[in-house]
Amino acid sequence: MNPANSPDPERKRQLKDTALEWFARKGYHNTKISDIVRSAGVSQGTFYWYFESKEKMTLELIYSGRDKLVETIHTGYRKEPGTVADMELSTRRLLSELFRFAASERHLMALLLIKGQGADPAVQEAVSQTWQAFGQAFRANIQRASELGMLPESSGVELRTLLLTSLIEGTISKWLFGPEHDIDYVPVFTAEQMARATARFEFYGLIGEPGQ
Amino acid sequence: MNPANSPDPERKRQLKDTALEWFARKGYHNTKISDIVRSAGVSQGTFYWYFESKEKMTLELIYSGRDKLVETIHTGYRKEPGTVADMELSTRRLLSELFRFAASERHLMALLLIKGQGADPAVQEAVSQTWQAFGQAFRANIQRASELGMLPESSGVELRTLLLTSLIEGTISKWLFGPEHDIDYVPVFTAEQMARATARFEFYGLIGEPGQ
DNA sequence: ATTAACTGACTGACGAGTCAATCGGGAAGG
DNA sequence: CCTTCCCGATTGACTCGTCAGTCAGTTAAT
Repeated sequence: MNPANSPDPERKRQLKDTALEWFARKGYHNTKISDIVRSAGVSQGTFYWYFESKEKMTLELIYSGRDKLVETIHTGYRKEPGTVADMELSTRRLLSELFRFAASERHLMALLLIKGQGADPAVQEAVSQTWQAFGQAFRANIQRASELGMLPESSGVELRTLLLTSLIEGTISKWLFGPEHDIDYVPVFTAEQMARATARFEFYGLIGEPGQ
Repeated sequence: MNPANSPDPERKRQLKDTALEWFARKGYHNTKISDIVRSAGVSQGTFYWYFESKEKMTLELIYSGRDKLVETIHTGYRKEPGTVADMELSTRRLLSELFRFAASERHLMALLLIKGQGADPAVQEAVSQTWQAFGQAFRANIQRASELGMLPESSGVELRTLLLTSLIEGTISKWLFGPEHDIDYVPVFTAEQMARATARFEFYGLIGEPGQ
């Protein structure tokens, strides 16, 4: 019945994509295997031919998502000591990369940011690990800037990292999904607008820098 | 068996408190009624004498929590037009209030910030509503400051509110529960330290204001 | 005697995971 | 070219544990 005799990994990808959408929409526990396979147009047995269990499949989903996320951050990174303005520009580039990635993977982001909690312990753990990896990347950046004497001494690296990652995670979440975490919410700002505003806020706060 | 003949609402409160702790620890779906009643030292039937269902009880929990949260914000509010420095001070007071409230209600905050997602739709909805009410309060503040011409025009009220509430929600979450959402995490900063650092970041960003 | 408060064994639904049976296409053999 | 066999892929009805919710009965205070 298949026009091209579909080999194998295509089906697997399809099941994963379908599952990710259901998870993003309904959450992990509220998504049944029967939902996934019905959407994908296969039988329940097929799911278990491709995956050992619901949990294992979800872990695959999260691990590959984490890798893509971390890779995006590292891609967006350019170390340029320079001035504060340089740092802001550099950060804006990174954030732009990040926001665009998030928009292109909104189901993944929904799972990681919102719906991953309340799942099985192993899944929760994987989600936590992902955000730790995320925080790591930003801590390194702040550490460097701090050592170069570009930031005042008023608060430590830990505290700054906490503030910064809070800002970024929350911003992605609210930008993509709106105040009520609606998966069908349509963002009102572009990734570039968000990157610019967020970088500006990160460095200068609500007041903004005097010039410009 | 009870030393003082407990009337009624004491037991109810006890069940709610026990449930809240379980929810904060394990999440909604991973907490069984049997867990709650075992911890509380009563039988399963008793639970259903006090509450109509697991979901209804959780809604009670969240609604009363939302009310307390919103009340805390309004208590902390003092409208003082004045200068930017006045605004920062005012914000610091509000945040101080808020952080102290969060610390005193960490189980509630865990449910609202982390574990509430992935629960039944009605529970999710209640959690969302809570954060909308939260955002509302801050939007009003920014609106006022904006109209008084205290903030530059660089970004709109919506965007600023998004950035600010992201910062605050995330900060509370990471401060109370650490990077991996550990309910037993012990905060390393005091509420006052957090309020000061957060208010400072809110107004001046990572760079900090020139003076001080 | 009445009733609020409580008990705990039971039920019924639900949903993850299983498994014996089937399908289809390609290689082997005649 | 047809038949046979094999095996990866697929099916869906079934099992089986789990857990929210029930209920007939007990306790103790007024």
